[in-house]
Amino acid sequence: MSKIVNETQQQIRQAILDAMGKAISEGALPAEPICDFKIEVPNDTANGDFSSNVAMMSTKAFRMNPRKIGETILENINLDGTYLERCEIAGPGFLNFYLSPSYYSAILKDVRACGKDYGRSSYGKGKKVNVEFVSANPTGPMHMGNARGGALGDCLAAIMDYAGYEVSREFYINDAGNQIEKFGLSLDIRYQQLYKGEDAVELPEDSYHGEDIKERAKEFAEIYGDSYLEKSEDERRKALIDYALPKNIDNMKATLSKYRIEYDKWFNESIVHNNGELKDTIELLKANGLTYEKDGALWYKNIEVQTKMLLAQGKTQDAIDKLELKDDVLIRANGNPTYFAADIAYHRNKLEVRKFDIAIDIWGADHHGHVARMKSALDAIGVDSTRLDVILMQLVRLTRNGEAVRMSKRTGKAITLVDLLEEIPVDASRFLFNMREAGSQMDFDLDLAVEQSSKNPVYYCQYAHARICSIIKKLNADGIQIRDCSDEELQLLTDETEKDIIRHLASLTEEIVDAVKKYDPAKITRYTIELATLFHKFYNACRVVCEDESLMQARAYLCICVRDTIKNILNLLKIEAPESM
RNA sequence: CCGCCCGUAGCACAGCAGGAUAGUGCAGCAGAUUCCGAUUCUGAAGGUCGGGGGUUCGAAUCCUCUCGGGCGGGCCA
Repeated sequence: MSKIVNETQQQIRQAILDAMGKAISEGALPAEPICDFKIEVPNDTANGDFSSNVAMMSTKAFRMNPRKIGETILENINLDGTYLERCEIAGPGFLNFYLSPSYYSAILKDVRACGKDYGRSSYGKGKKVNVEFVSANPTGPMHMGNARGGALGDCLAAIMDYAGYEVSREFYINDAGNQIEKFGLSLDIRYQQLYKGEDAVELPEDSYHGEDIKERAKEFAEIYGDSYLEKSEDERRKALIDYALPKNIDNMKATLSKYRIEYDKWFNESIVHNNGELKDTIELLKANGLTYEKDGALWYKNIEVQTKMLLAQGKTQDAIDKLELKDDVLIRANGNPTYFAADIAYHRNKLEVRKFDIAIDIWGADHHGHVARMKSALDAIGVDSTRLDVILMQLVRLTRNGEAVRMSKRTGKAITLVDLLEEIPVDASRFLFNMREAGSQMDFDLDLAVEQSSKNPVYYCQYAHARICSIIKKLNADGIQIRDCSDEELQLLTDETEKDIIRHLASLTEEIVDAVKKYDPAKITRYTIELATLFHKFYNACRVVCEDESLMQARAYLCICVRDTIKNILNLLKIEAPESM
């Protein structure tokens, strides 16, 4: 919370407590313990700048009606020396507090004093957090879900950094296991088809049918010719994978970089396969007696562990039975570990080996079935599963000309992230994909998204910024020296539109913390739109250039606060804040 | 069948550790520029918060049942 806002809330709380204490000692209120109460910002400023529900909360303890309690507090309250001007009682018994002019000037001074750091806080207390997002399969191109996940993850990481966490962005590369074999097989067949014709060798239904596979095979053929047709299948597939996989990964890096996403760490799944951590993890499960063998495979006792967790959460055995929990395979009958096994080892690596305090994964909602068993497995190896938070993101549905566009990696006809970035400016993509909370389904209208018009909220925000820059330029051009302002001068900003802006500026820090708590960067894009709206309203209601020199300076001061805040937030989200457009 | 997510104005969405008259944008209607950027602003209109029950001073918000949409329940990832 901003320093000033925090101070103000504490002043209110203290004033209420003092008033109640006084009333109790004078016998106006019964000598009962004072119960917990809230201080919040009402939706409608007609109900004050801050309000408290203390009177309603106290009805039971005091056995008095809330209105009477409120009046008693009001009679005893003293607001001298605070940022509050007055207090009123309203409705069922709300105590509504009104800010004094000193509050408004203090907020503006604080915005300027903090500069680029305005909005930062130490809420996260320097905790190490790992945000893993996108983590697309390197076997094919990235799709629109990755576009949303990328914008969401990167911006979440950014606001967490702002809220005082030590953030690391991570991409998990699935470079091992089944899908890599399938990748090799698909490449192999495309390669053979180049020489033998499409009908000679058939591509199985469940392999990768994308155009990119054909391309990689073709590129490979351009380098090595048909020489690998002679070689063994294993050797040929390995060579194809060794060529195509790094190429795909490089492409992903380049594309994400264009999307302004830079990872701190690209983590290869193969690492835990090769460095013994996967084996250690399985040994740990074995040692804890949570595995068994069946049908030649090694199984994890998910039912047992998860039942224990659910019972601890207060679920009944009946309810748990209805879930029809299942055990999961760790090592297949063919000796290969499953994705699940590797994933346990990977999360153990994040939380135990690399000692992150919190791991956040952003997954498509279609993976939600994986969450419970992942957490159960972490508990099973002695890692507190509450340190893992999974954000399930509803998949994006594309529409074009009002019709849904299918996005399947298999058909090879999906609109890729590369396509998207060619069509839509990065600023707009990053902003638009952060307009909705992760959990809500999202229709992405390609026609509208491609449209570079004022309908696009990002332009609306950027325009507000450019407009302010233009005003400042105009003042300078007129030979007006913008200077610092005294508190008294800033207190000339009494228009409702001016006060609205200042109150909104005051809420930034809390807004960011709230967005972090809810893992919802969309709150910040909405905050920015609101700030731009409030500025445009002010612009239409008040003129910066005016007769009163002090008022003009105060308004210029306000403009600079808004300009800098918009720029800070946009830059935080890695979106440009142009000075003209 | 079981589970998770979603259902708020014509459309897209906020609001959800209970609070005051349910908000914002777009579309549509009526207006505003001799003046700092009209990519802007002002106003009116638009609602059984999917539906029924419950909890209480108070429910869009919590519980329960129900209806509709999305997704999942692989020795796939």
